[in-house]
Amino acid sequence: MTTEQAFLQSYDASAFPVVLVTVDTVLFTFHDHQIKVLLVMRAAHPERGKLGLPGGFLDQNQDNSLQAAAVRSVKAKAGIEPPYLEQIETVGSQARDPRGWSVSVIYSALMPYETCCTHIETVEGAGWYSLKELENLDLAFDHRTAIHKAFSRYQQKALYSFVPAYALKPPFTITDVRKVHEALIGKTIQRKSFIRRVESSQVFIDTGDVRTERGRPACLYRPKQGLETYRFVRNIEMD
Amino acid sequence: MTTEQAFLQSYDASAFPVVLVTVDTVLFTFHDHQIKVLLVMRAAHPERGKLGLPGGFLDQNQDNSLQAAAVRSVKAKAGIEPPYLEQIETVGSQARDPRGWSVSVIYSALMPYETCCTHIETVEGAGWYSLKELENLDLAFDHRTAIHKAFSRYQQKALYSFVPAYALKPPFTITDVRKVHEALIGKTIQRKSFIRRVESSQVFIDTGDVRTERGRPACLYRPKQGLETYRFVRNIEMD
DNA sequence: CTAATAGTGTCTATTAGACATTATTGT
DNA sequence: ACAATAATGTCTAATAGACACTATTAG
Repeated sequence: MTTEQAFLQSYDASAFPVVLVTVDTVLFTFHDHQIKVLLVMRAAHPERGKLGLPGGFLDQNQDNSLQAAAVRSVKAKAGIEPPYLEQIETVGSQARDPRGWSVSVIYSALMPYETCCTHIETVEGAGWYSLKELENLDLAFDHRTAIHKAFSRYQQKALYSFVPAYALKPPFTITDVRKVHEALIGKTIQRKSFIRRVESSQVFIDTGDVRTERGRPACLYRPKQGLETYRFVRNIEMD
Repeated sequence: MTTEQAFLQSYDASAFPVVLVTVDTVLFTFHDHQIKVLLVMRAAHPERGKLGLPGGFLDQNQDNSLQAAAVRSVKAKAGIEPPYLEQIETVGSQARDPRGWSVSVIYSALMPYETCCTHIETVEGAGWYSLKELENLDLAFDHRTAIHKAFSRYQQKALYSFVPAYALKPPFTITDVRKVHEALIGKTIQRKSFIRRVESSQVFIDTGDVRTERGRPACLYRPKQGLETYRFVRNIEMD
């Protein structure tokens, strides 16, 4: 029987087999009527030259948390600072990385295209790809699976929340938000129904400004605090 | 420029700082009108003597996946084989374990009390604790947080699915299922409304048998394949 | 004016909640 | 008969979807 202190002094973590811990991030945006995902060209082995998610190894010296690691690696690989992150899932197996038993924590976020398109252009091989284009691409590791998992998470959220509005740069119109929802769930939504949801939710503030493109000017809104926790009392129906 | 093969041959994973990877499981059941969680007494340092979640280190020799590690460690620590598992979240930081940077993948499941109560009794210090009891207990690491996270996940699921039925041993009555939902969301649900949900969902099979306790006999049901993916068209309302 | 898009009015079908009523058992 | 619980009948309020209608801009 040893004390906890004695136990910890004699504890040698390096005696354990190494598990590689990586953090990968699926960043989505909405541009050109489509949901797009951010991919970067892998500069180093393994899977060098393939497109993959921005991410990398956990750095014990720099990262105080998994989320911090995700933010750091996205910034390093794509020059972007994600506005928020949510965890999607963690995958791990002997087989998924040739370097050994590997665990990858997948994060995801939606972000406005405008706030990042210029940064992206400065990073070699980084870019936004629509999910359609993505089908014909050979992605690194199991990143395609991760993307699909993250996408279906947001697809679900589009049915019961206004979280998809995070893909837009405020201020935006109700139609803008509706278009993002439509792109996610793959069907059109009645304008009137959508407006009713916006009004009863009270998670958007009418800025008082309008934006005119073609036709009648549209009211501009900003998201309120609490948008991410709001849930529709009745979901959008998916037949 | 090296080839991928040459890169992998010279790659030494053990040169990286070790990250401790553990898998912890939050098992819930329904007994005595309450939701209860399975805790085990920690036999080794650190946090020795405290109650905590069944779990343990990933074992690269035994575990082919994270979920396999969860199943194995629950079996080892509590003598129970969980019927299924779903991932709740992954936590990781420098601070949460005194042995070093540690990552813990949290799994959770609901299971029938009947199929496990006898096994539990044979394991020293393992037992089911109601969430009420749990408030006054000192739990290991950040396990209390993990339990609350898993609980609120199932609380949400109780509002939009029949997943809580997994806490019951088939065959069960509609009232049994309703009681589990009520325990999770903390309010009573109209019997008629609940029965309507059951009927329209078509995820339960009427066995034709009945069970009599006090009063009119109740029809017995079994879950169908697909119960876990079914979603209510309209959620149970939480005021 | 017309085309285009934003926003409203309003009808209808659906359905959750509420609660009364009937059904079936044990004592 | 009575208590207890299961199951059904039915009314009502809320609301999503549908779609017609009005409003406001550009050209």
